[in-house]
Amino acid sequence: MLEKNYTPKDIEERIYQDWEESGDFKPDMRSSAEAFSIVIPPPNVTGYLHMGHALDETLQDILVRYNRMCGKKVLWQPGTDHAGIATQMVVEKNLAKEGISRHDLGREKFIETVWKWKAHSGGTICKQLRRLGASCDWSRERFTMDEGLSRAVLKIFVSLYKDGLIYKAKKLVNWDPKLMTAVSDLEVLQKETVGKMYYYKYPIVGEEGEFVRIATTRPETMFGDTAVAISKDNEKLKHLIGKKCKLPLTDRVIDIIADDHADPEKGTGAVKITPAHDFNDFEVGKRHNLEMINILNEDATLNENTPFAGLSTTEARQKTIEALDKLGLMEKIEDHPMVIPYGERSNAVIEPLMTDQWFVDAPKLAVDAIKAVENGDMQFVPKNYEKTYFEWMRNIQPWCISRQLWWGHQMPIWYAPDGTIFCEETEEEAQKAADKHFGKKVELTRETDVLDTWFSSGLWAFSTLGWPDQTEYLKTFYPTSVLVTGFDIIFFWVARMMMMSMYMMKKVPFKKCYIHGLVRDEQGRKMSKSKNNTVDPMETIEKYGADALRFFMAASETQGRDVNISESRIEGYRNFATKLFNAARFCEMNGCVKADDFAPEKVEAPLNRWILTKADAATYEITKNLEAFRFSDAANAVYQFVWGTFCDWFIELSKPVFYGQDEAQKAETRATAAFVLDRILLLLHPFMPFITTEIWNKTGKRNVKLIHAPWPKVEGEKRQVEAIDFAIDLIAAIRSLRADLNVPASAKPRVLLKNLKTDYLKDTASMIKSLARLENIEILQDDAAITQDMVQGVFSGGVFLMPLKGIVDFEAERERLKKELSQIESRLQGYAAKLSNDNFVSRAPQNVVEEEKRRQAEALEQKVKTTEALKRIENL
RNA sequence: GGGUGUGUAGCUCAGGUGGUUAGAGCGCUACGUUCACAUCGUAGAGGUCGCUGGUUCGAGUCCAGCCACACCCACCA
Repeated sequence: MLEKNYTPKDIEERIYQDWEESGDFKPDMRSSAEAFSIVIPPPNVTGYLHMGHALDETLQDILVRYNRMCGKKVLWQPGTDHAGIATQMVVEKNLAKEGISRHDLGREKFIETVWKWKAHSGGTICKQLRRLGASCDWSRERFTMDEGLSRAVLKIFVSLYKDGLIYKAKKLVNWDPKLMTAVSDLEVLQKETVGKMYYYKYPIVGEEGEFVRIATTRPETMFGDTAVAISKDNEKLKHLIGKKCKLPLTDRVIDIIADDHADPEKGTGAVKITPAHDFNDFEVGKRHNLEMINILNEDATLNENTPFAGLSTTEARQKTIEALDKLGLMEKIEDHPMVIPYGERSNAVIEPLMTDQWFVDAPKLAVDAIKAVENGDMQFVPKNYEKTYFEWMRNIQPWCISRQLWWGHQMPIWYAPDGTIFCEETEEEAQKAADKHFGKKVELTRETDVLDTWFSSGLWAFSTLGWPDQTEYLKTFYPTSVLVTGFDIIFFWVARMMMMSMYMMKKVPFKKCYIHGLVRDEQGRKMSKSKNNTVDPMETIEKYGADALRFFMAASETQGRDVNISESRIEGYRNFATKLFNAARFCEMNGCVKADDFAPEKVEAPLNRWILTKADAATYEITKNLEAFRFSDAANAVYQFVWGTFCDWFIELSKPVFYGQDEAQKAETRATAAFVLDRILLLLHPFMPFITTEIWNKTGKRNVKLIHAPWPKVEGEKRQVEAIDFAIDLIAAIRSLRADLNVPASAKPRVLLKNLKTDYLKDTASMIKSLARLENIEILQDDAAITQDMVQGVFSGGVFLMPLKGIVDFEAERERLKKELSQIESRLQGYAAKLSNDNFVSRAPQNVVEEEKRRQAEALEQKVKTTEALKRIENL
């Protein structure tokens, strides 16, 4: 028995618990069925569910549940990410509240504290995923820092190192002075600002009064200048090439060199070269073998290579300008639009800094990763994202993987006292290798850097399945079937997974990659805490239920586009759930219980045959769209079938049957209703798993749980459905006419059908009478019976007449008919224009022409009828 | 500078291969206490499909140009 009211919260929590406790999310490993697998994009272990997750996980759960019902062996592999920088920052912030820094604690104690924090807050997001209904196999939950995954990290690191694909280099890297670590290119955000361009000059050595003029946005870096560059094509300035200039405020003299990096059109045409603090200058420096002078400390204050040691860059900039001005070398300062790099996590200004770092040879790894997409082993959905992927992969730079953090996978690198590097999976092995190398016992020290978080996430598709062990799960579920993620993560994660997997497994990590957009606010703006326009999915679920939120996500997901969150739409889908719930109650109250021996093909009543046909059409539509990842089309098809077809028409049309006397027909209709309701529960389950399960469990005995029930296969049989479509069209036409003429709801007029070409009325008269609120409906036997007060309406099956004397205002009816006539007239003009066009008639396909002629004939007929009707009531 | 998208009803958006009178939800208007549901029902109003050309018998759909807007990548001394 269903409850009187639909209360999502009670239903959803209870049902999820049952699924998880019963092991319903676990694949049946004994089955020989085809495998289907998804690895979850691991959320930050200490994070909270946001709408982006809600979208991502909903889509995955729909695919997982659909494929599970299709009988496949399904694994949805869950887990979380240690999120190096993000997590370390949170913990450091907490410590700061107590006035402690991580350095006070020391590395070991600090890491202990992070683990404690993880234990404390780490379960939240997984609980939230459960609340959403995600049917992951939680018994297999993994964490990027757990023992197994760490082993995978070590193994692949050593392998890459020994293959020469990981190397150490002193290079200019993006340095985050707040976090005091290197970060990758992807972790740097370029922000537009209006800065200043400073113009000043360096005196030429040996030529009194001669200068080379410089333009720069960062005058304080001049202490790191080791040359000035001018293009050899710069007619105005090329005479300076080869000369030397004095670097003011220092005792250094630097060369003026020829380099095409200096664009004659830009700035002054002469560029100060600071190889240790600018990526372009670094390249110039390499070309000309320039000295690289580092002028910054790790916290971005100036160092002792400058006169302003200890000052911040902004303070030093001011001092530098003042000092240059005093020397009479400043020329001017102009406003200048520019882009400044910021750390995506710390929001600190990123400084290019010369440091020792570790790199992955991404350009080499990209080769196979590109090939796998080119040859279709991995397909993006929608396809156009492969362009983004190729674009990036073909221009990929070495990937800086070392981070000067404490929270993360410490690199398996050991140094001998003389600096020789040993890379092994364990300290013992490294020691052994070192001892062998030196022929004696040496003391090793371990590299303190940890790996970029995305290094371990890059292994996620196979490390979670047990690799490096050749587990049953790895064999069964790798490569995974599809990865579902946002476009913002293609470079960070999708590309890295492709590279790591192709390198280690020689197979793609997933056969398809479904890319969705961002979740935005109702007006399409990006959600952010500062704009205060974020919507908390947990609050939404609390208010409307997880089913409503899920359905919203599915219905809004059109390939490639962003999703705008809309409370009114979510509310609408909650209403949809309520509607279904009440429809189920209607069935229940009318004794519609599932009959095991029900055979759809033996059904006789036109209404029942009709709804079965519609159910098959909907099944086909939904299945087709799910297979093609067309989530919104699938969701809309099920919505339309449930509300627009089953509730609005089938249930309404079944009422005269249930309230009537024909017991045989009642029995058949009950069985049909139960069958179709079951079909609805099956089709809707991937989208709304909770309410469908609740109804499934409480309406009749079942020999299978809904979550494992077989997805309906559509048979080809075409049933006769025209009689019901005829009735629906007629009912709608009568209702429309009644509304136009203000026929009171209580009035029960008669209806006469004219020129009826079919005998559909025999089966449908009682339902038409009931739904159109008529006293009677019959076929007009003789035109002589037409009275003046008969108002005429048209519908697809012909013409009907309704005597309305004393009920309506005939002036309104005359107006209506005139309007209708003019509409018919304009349609006729359209048809005539087309059909009199020789080009159309001769070139358009025959069936299109025929169809046009048919419509013309139909409209002509309507014109005649309508004119007659108007004439008839002319004087009333 | 390179790339990718978007512009359709008051709002948010659907409209795989060109072909009925361009759709949905919300909102709006009128009516409705029919015993599944007012978290509902019935009916309705509302659109020069960004602009201009082109291809075609036929263009929201294909092509070109333009105008807006969004995002991504690179760079700007």
